[in-house]
Amino acid sequence: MRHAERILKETGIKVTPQRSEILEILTNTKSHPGVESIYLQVKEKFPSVSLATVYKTVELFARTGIIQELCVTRDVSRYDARVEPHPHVNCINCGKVEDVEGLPQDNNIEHAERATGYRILKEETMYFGHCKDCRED
Amino acid sequence: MRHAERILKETGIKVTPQRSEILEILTNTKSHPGVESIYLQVKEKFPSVSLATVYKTVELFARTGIIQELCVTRDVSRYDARVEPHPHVNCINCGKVEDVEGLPQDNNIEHAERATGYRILKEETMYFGHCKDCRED
DNA sequence: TTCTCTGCAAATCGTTTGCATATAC
DNA sequence: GTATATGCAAACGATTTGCAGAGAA
Repeated sequence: MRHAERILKETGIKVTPQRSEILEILTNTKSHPGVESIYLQVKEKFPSVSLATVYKTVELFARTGIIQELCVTRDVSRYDARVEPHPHVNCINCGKVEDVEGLPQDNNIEHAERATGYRILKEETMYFGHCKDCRED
Repeated sequence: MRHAERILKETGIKVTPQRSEILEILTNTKSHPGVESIYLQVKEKFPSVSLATVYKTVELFARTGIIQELCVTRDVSRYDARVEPHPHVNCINCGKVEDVEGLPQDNNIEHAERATGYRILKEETMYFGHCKDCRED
């Protein structure tokens, strides 16, 4: 049984081939793909898959916490199967999203809770700039 | 001359009543409003203002750096006239966005640049949780 | 068998665009 | 006077929804 399938079972989500495939794709990439990109990849194995299914699936996965949704720009959401908190970088030229390795998300949640009165559940840090390929210096 | 008008002149942006009003609104609020909310407020003084003008204006302001765009959820962008880096909290129940006071944005830009090879221009940290009114504990 | 998921197409909604008119400088 | 901004309506594109048929348990 595939890794993804086991996670779905453990989470109590009904297993379907499309769901396994989507989770498998997200688990095996570091590219933080958006829905369109996931859709195109699923399509290679399941040519009749619909965009709506991909939308419903990533929404379900994000809601149950097995993936996280990253809000990068207003036009597209990106998804990440690495759910432990970690910062990201986004290239404002080519749109790429990558993990920042070796930089623990600074844990200021308690401080932020005290300062705001919120009950805080998660933190997300995004760095914006130009990637190696898009830098001009 | 109003505060907003002076900033527009200094930035080299042509001054119009709508632009002054929009910048004035953003300068005088801590609510990090979205376009729809700004539009409704401008409409009180300029009933014939159009949504398109508000969109064009906040895009211009963000591009020239006199305001910043916050990516909170996939559905709406929010705008902030406080442009120096500072973290935000978002209530995942009511959607409110607030500043986190007294918590300097931890400056890991150099580290992130080294770890990723990016030339980083800005950093944004968002905490997600439930605000005072939406907490249930 | 029963309940849920999938795929399709249409609907939605935030945002953008083209263009004629009005306005800032 | 000239270049640019406004307001309108139509276009766009990502996402959501409703529903009939298919598939998982």
